[in-house]
Amino acid sequence: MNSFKNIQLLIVEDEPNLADTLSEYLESKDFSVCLARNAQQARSAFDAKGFHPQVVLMDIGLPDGDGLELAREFRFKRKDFVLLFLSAQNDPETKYEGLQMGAEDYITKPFDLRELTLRLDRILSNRADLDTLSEEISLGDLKIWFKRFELLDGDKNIVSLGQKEQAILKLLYQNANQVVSRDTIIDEIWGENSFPSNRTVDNYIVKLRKWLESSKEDAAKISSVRGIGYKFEIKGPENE
Amino acid sequence: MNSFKNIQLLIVEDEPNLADTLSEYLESKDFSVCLARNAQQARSAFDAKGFHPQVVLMDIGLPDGDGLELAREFRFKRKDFVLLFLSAQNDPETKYEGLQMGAEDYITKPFDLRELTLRLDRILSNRADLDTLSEEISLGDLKIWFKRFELLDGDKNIVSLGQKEQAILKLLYQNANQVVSRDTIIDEIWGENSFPSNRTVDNYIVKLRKWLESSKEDAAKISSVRGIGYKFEIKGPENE
DNA sequence: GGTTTTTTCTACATTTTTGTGACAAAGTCT
DNA sequence: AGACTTTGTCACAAAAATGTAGAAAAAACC
Repeated sequence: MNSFKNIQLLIVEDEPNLADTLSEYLESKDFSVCLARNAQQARSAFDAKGFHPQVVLMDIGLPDGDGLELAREFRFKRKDFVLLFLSAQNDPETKYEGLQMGAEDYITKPFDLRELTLRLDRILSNRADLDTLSEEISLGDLKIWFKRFELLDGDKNIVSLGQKEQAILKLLYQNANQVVSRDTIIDEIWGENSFPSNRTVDNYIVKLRKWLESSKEDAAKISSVRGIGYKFEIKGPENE
Repeated sequence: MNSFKNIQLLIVEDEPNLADTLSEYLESKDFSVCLARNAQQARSAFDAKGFHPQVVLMDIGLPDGDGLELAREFRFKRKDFVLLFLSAQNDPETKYEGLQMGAEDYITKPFDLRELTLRLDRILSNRADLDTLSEEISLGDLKIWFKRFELLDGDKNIVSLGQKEQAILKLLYQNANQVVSRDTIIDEIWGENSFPSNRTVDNYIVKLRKWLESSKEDAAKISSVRGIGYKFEIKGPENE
């Protein structure tokens, strides 16, 4: 079984009993838990500085709003969290909607706490990326610290990364040695509803390249694949 | 949504109605489906030559055995498949047991077919390894990486593939050892509304051939079928 | 309010892919 | 063999995608 240490988890659940049980239980499993008892609280918790949940457990029936809507709202702001619905509503439509918006699971109440853990465990082990990125990443003489929004380039300069720069670099890194399409980049970083000019992405690539190319060891580079997008090429154990 | 082409799926389900609906539905989603109506059939299907399911949908209550047990048996033989339980039994113990043995999901009957698809889709996209096309494809001394838009030719050169080159190669590969008509190629790659000159396709074939022909082992070649189109001939276990 | 940083856009240069048509080669048929 | 059809190949033109720089706009920070 995984250790869930350092994984931040947001529970949105109004039923006091379940909320307490859940949060106690998950804390005992070493999650770092934040509990919101309504949509309002959930929103501020989600936006709070210093808290950046990787997992959100969302109840659908909230006193002051609809969990589905709230989840959509969160997804719009960020994509890098795992979403699970917990709900007493068992009708196919709701389930379908929930799963379609990208939830990893939809658990019908009442459920067994152990079942929840197993499901969480499975999900998190399939998505190892969620916590790997927290540490220091070395690529030859380059280093990246996603947590600090910083990067050490080949000339030993510490560069601080802007939000977007970081987001793009991360996306590319997560798909290292694979081609990531422009559309994917835009969808993931800007959201499916914005349409920044095409050159915008290129500009960020230029910036990233400048830093990467200073590497004396050619540790990493971004190559373009015409008509599709970009490929972050790194050596090392990832390759096979 | 993913294309499930080439993914083999074993359904173990005794209830005739559901079994038929399921297998029809999943076939329509491009899975390659095998249906077993009891434990006996399931066993022989699982062991059969030429069938190597990547996904098993297992009913728990079978007329001649216990689905949980059967799944355990399968897991013991092989680990490289995704297991999903479908069951009318909703008691926590069974669910817990099922999930603990490594099932990716446990779906309680009755369920919505669309829900099943969404869940399958999610699981499969998290487990890219199951998708044959995402890995490295070896044809003798040639290698193809569709995800990287690259190919290793017989002279150990890494060739990067253009958009169309890759699209055509992929189409041919997916229909290996079958004739693919020119029209099919044009429809699939260019869309049914464009009408590039016939020479256009040829040109791409020329390029592809150059790379393939460098193979010392004649691992793959594109032969033309006069009046119809092309055939991608490869050796190996894929043939049948 | 002013300053800095980040983000986005525009315009233009550059590169690569893609499509075409002429002609050679090969295959098919009588 | 000769007439006809289909395919292979090549060089070149057209179209599309990308690289780059610099300025405008927006946001964040004092």
